[in-house]
Amino acid sequence: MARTPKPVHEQFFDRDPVPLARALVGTVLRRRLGGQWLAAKIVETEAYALDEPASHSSLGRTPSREPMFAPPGTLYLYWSRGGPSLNLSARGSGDAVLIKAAVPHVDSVSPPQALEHMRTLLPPLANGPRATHRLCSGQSLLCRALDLHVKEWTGLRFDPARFVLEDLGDRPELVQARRLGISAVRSTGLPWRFVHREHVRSATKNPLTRRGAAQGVDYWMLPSGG
DNA sequence: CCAAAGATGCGCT
DNA sequence: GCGCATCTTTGGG
Repeated sequence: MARTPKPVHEQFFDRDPVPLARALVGTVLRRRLGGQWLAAKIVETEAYALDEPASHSSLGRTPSREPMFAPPGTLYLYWSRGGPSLNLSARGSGDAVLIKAAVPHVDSVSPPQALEHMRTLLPPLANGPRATHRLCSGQSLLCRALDLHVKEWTGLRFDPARFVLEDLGDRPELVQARRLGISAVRSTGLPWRFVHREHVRSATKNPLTRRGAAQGVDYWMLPSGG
């Protein structure tokens, strides 16, 4: 008998963006679709704050960015470079966490069939089937694998009936690094990216194996539990 | 118009 | 497994 997902308490989201980004790594997103619970464990996040040029909120308060200013735990989805991205608003108005990568999660609630459903939601690759550990290894891949669309979801909150965040007790060691994909003029160089140590190969880019990457310079190890 | 918090295929190591 | 070119789609200037 499959149990029902147990969502985190609302208060989980009431943290500053960096602590929230750290706390989210290791938690599980579940999305009810077609009678099954699709599931993905978050393995990579990035924090963004209102007062730094890298954040969308710093570009101004427009209708599409309004969810970044909404109460903690509000979903902010945007479209960029041909794909959607999922963020959660944090404690400070204009602060948020970008969910950058995840790995499919299988258990009694989300059986292997749900994982295969996720695979079908992604466009086929030229060379053979998509590796399971790369099913959600990017912010747009994750949205597609969970069938999250910008227009339908942005501005909403988690919903116990169809989209939940669950804490299954994973308290991983984290790799901290600089955020990715930010243009030079808007970059602050802040190391506000957090990757699950055991799932670095499922991150957007592996922070440990980049050419010349050095501990204490390009990345930092954060012990389990913070 | 076009930069943007991206993804893929391909050539190389 | 990495770097780079190429393709992506759209909100907002």
